[in-house]
Amino acid sequence: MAELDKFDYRLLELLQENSRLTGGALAEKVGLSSAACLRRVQRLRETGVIERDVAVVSPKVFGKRMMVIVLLTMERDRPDRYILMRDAFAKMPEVVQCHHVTGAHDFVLRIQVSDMEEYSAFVERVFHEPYIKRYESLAVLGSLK
Amino acid sequence: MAELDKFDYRLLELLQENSRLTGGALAEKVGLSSAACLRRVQRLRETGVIERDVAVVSPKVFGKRMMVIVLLTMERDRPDRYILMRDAFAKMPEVVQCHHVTGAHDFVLRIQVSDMEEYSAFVERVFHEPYIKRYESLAVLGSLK
DNA sequence: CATTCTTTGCGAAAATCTCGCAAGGATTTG
DNA sequence: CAAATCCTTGCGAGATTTTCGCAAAGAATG
Repeated sequence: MAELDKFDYRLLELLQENSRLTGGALAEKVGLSSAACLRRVQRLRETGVIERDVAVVSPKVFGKRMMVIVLLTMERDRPDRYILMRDAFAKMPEVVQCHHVTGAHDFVLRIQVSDMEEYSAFVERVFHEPYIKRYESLAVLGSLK
Repeated sequence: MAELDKFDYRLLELLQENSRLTGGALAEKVGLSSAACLRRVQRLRETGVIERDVAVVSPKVFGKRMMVIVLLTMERDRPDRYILMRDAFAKMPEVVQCHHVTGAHDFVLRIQVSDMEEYSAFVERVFHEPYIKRYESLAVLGSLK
């Protein structure tokens, strides 16, 4: 994609907040015509600047009321495990986010479950493996964004 | 909101993946008419089951290529600081996520910046405060989801 | 089994998006 | 510096999508 100008940035900013804004609403806020806005947004999507559009569903409704952040440390002797782990995490519905990080830990996971029982079972199933050296669970009390 | 049935769950599932599916496309996938699907989706939005719709913008294109996870520990003598901190974080564009957690740390932040220089400046500005006892920065090498 | 409440599909009307076109700027080229 | 080229704009028509009223089909209630 070519360069993005200030109009594009403004559009991205707005759509990141609310992707359902209509061409008219965008036009009003950025100072272009509706058609121009929509054309630009279309282009942003085609070129991959906007990767996708998603609905944010309240976790409560889904019954997943408990969130835990896990700091995971693996044994250092098997670096190939990293990719396997990553792929395994990708498939687990409880894992809503997975970051491979530098430093004392290897992964930071964000886990979403119904209750402590479910979390407990998850830990048992996933973390009690020989190549996992240590894991630290941080229960989330509240979140922003 | 009343109870959600299997149609609602299916719709949520689909819209979480792609919120731009049209009524017709939804209809085809869930086996209801276009109007029925749209009515249900409308209701899911009104009742807050769908909290919002957002465009996912490629961080690279946005020039925010660096992601850092920060484990933050505050001094224990001022619990009221928590709320202030939280609100402060909410306003910072670098902070894309903020979780208040139990355990040794108080907050887990996800920070998105352009480069090390910007991160460095952010740390200087935000974390070098007397009520912040310790912070640990984990640079993100790669992520899922 | 009648009543009431809810949800459906249909179809018309409203809103929104897409696209071709001519015009206005910006950039390049000679 | 002007001509040529390229890019983006606003407009407006046409296509697509969403909203909404309505009658009917299902469920739930008593």
